[in-house]
Amino acid sequence: MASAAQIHIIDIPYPADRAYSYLIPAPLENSVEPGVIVEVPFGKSNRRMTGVVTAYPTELPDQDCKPITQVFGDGPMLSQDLLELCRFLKEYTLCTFGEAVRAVLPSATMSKIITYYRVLSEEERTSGISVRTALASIGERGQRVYMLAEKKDKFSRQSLQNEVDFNLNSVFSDLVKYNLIERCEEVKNASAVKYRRIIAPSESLMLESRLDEGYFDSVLAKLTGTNQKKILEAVYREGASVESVLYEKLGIPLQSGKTSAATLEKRGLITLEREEEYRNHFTRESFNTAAVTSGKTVIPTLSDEQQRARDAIVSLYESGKPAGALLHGVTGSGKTNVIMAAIDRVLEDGRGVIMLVPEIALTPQTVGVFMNRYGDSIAVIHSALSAGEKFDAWRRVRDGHVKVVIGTRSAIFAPFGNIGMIIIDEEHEYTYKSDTDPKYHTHDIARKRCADHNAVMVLSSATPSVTSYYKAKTGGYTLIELKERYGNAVLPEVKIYDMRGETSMGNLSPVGGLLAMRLHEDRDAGNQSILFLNRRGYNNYVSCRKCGKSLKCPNCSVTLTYHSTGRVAASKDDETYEAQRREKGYLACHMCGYRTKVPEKCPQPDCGSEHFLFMGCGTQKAEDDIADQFPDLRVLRMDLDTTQAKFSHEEILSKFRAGEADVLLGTQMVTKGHDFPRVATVGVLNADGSLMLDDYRASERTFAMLTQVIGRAGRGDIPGCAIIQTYNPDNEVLMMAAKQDYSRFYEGEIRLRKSFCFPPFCDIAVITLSCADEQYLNMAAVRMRERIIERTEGSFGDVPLVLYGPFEAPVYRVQNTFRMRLVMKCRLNRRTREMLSELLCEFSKFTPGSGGKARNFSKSSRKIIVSVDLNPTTV
DNA sequence: AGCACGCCGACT
DNA sequence: GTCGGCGTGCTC
Repeated sequence: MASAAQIHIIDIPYPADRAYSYLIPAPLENSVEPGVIVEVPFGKSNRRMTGVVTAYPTELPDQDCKPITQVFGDGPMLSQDLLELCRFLKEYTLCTFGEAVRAVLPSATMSKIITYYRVLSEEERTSGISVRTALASIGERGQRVYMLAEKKDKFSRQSLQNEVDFNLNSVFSDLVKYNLIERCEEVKNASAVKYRRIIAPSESLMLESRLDEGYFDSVLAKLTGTNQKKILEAVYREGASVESVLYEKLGIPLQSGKTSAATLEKRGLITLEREEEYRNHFTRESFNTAAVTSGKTVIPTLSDEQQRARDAIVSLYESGKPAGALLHGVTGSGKTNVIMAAIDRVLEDGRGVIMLVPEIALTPQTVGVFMNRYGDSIAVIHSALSAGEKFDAWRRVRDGHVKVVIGTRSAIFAPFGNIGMIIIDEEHEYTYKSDTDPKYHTHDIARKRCADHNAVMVLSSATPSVTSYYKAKTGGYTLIELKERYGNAVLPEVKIYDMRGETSMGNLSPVGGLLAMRLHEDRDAGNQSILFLNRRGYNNYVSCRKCGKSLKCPNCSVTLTYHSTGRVAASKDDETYEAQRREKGYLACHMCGYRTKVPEKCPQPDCGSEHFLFMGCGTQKAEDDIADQFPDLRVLRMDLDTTQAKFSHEEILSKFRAGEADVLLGTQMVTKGHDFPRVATVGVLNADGSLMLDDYRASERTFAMLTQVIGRAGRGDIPGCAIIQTYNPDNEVLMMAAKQDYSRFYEGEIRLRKSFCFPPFCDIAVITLSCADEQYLNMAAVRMRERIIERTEGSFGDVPLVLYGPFEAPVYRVQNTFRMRLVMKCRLNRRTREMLSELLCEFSKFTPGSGGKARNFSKSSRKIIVSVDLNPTTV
């Protein structure tokens, strides 16, 4: 009697995403279990699809079931624990089960099925009728499509659809029916596990030769082959080694080596063992930073305050129950040391640790310090690894070779069997929120995993998010504070510098008088400075001198940024300046990547002026201006444009660390977690940028950012100084950041959040609809509002919410797609999610017919894409 | 999503 | 009358 399994299918639209029952044919019974990846036939035409077994065995349903056709891979890819996590992700973020699986598993663990079509040749065709007759019976459109298809080797339905202006649906089924083309499905297998062989002297050989000194030589003398002698001698003297490496060293071709080794093995002189090979995981050599190479494995002693913090975390851990802690410590208070001391305790029990950092490339020394301390038992997981590297790191964790995983947000899914602690470092960073489906918050996943594993979650930050701090204050987490800087370091002196004076005196340089003075003092004293400017490119906008309109991206509703490709020398002469820029630069859209030359004429229909103003200052321009103003300072620039190449972060940072520059100028990247002992002054060139954002979290972000930058100064023995340049010197957030007064900032902020009802006092759900057709989008958005209201007045009367919108998204048009938004203030619980889920299903089949026939919408532009983002972090 | 089914208008 | 286009609905 055959048994059944519950299977979730990958790559299925949201409304169809549920468990399907499949039969298990007897030969596959032993290889099917929950977590296994399988191939199943699906839909009326039995397309081959990839699925995940979520329950097995289960009862046979009444209806007819199709059988599983194949089991992929070797054993389950998802443990029960990770399967449960996928269910959680689906419910929590309103994604499909398959999207959750893709987030949890490295891509290399899943076999893909690629569907394509191809034209059948006369010989391959099985139907009796000839091509000619078949073509004659399928009509003119079918013939046209056949001609197009004939020119191609393989093709997708979509690619042909794009070449003709009529619907291919019926034409395609005819072509298949008449056996003119066929649908092919190719299984692209998951990466095979690589093996290597370890060659070692046999125990008996070693034993005998220990008993009898001449034994080895006599054995060697009996061997005939020179290769055999070479191999045995090397193995005897040097012990075990990787087979292929050994042969290379001895200059023996792989095949003859293997033959010789086989003989040696038969005689019982050596052993050959198969071992899984892991692609170059991070090692001290490959992660070649100053932090690693200079660091000895010295475990720093903890100060009294740090020791108390460590003990507090450890006692939570030792309680054996799930718990959360917020480690709030000023910059430079040695949070990492406290965390590592706590990790040591967890490792004593042999349990796994996940240490999350906001961005691997920016925190090399954290990785370095961990590597020095934990050596080979760590794995580094982040998005810049190749598919193979990710897969291998994942397997090392699953197979128990790793005790500590350090990585970015996706590392939260590390397949540990037993987690003891999860640390989220710099917990306020927005990178912990995923911005693609599933749009999860790393904190929520960490909480869930800690609950499942009886583990402790530690959030760490100098500037905790208001929500996390509120939870700590109200008892959700244990609050642990570090108030002193570690060692000799003291918090830098902070000055707010009013830039209004500079501008009125005609100084257009991005560096004001006070900062200019400090830069030179630092250089003369052999110290260094960091300058922070939160805008890349050269000029952030270019406007017409006549009509005043700025140049916009043709695909998006944002202004274009001017980037220079060569040095633009300062010149008082506007004409020369403008000519230089035309020649040495281009305009770029930071939303879609569109690039163009500066146009000859203003594109406004009734303008056409040939002259433009280049306004606003980005890092590129600041670099040029500083070079003009201070030719004697050596400046390094670090922003998205100078760090495109792999490891270029590393290069810039180590150059600066080695003292090859006086000033490090850059965007966000210069603010995060670096420890440069020689930096005395930190300058914020324009603190106003982020204050203007129209978002309830703007103050929080500004405060965190300024605190981070300020914290870069005075980390060694030199007293530090931070200068914040602004046009709003009276701004409260700036002043509190200058005083490094987190608790006052928090008190003010939480009061505001409460009175205006923002998180943590409510949840926010943002529903975004996007569509290429603007009018159709509008209609759908209005309908969405109606359907929400209908529900809250009817079946979801128990769901309290305040609905805003629809209104245009902050960037209304991106890549020629328009986007409308609705915002809900609500309580995110099961019922609210249920309602959102219903809306997603309803709108996934939203078509013009259901909205009214007032307008004929073009076919391709009709599709409405709905996405729901729960408590988003970015606008 | 992707595919088949089935209902309507334009044609022999 | 029939063909073929396009909307509708289901997927174990």
